[in-house]
Amino acid sequence: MTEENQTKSTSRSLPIALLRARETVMAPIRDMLQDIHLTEQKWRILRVLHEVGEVEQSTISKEACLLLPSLTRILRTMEADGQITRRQDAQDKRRTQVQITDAGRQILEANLGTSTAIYTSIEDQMGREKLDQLLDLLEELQAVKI
Amino acid sequence: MTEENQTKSTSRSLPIALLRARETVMAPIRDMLQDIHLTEQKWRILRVLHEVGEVEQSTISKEACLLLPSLTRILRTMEADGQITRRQDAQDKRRTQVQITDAGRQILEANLGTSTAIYTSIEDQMGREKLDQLLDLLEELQAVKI
DNA sequence: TTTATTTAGTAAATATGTTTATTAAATTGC
DNA sequence: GCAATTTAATAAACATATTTACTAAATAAA
Repeated sequence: MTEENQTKSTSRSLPIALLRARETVMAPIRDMLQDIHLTEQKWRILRVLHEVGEVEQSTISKEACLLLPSLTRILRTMEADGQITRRQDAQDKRRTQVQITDAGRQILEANLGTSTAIYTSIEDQMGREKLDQLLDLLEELQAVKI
Repeated sequence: MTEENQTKSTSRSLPIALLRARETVMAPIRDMLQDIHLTEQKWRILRVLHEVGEVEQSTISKEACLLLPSLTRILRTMEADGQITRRQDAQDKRRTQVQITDAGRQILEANLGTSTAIYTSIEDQMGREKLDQLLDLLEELQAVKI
């Protein structure tokens, strides 16, 4: 016992556990996204835009967990690809309002089924209660002030 | 109700919830790491090496959730900075055995206290039971086959 | 007002992420 | 024993992440 490692095992390290769990869930979703030539980040952006409607970039940044500099570049290509539109806010000219296009919505809706199926598969294996419990705990963790 | 959005709210999307929760936990750790000029990835590598001793790169890749090509580059700079050593495996010459150095261990040990304090702060706010429950659920999720 | 500060977004530089291809060594099948 | 396959690691190319710096617009302070 004298040589015992005093560090918390990485499997009980919260950041690493969150990362590993996410890798498990994302692996099949990444497969799906690769088929439709969409990155994980662009998928998150489409989902957020679909959910909240027209919003400024800072809001997307918070909701999709992307820093603004990354978002600037990604939105530039998404606009060129016709998945989103951008317009300057009339009231506050610093702001840029972003909206999903019909084409963007089509991509999203064409693939939500696959996304749901993956979730259902996880639900089948872990059980709905545990999964709900996990989501509750994650929401609670997000709200913690450190 | 006719215009209701049928998509699962992103706050109940498992991948996004995992990402947001991780951002919450990582924010203060990133502050700590910035002070010691260490990236999040290098910190994970040091923790894994400290935990498992001398290992080959593929193992680090799995444990620290880093793809091998990223790992190759990161270990190159960590070796140059004297935080790790690498040597070819005598039995299997394809393998590279990696080990943490005393300097690497010092960096780790000098900062584990801060890392622990952050964890304790989360524990205080969420409660130990809930946090243990969360870690259990995350471990279970990692084991799911999709 | 005029200045100082804050906020939204972009630019640039460097590090890492991700995919595909490649090399070298080990293993398998025959 | 040898060809085919698999495995460990690296290389290269491009996308994203992260930090710092910057611009322009809005707001606060004086």
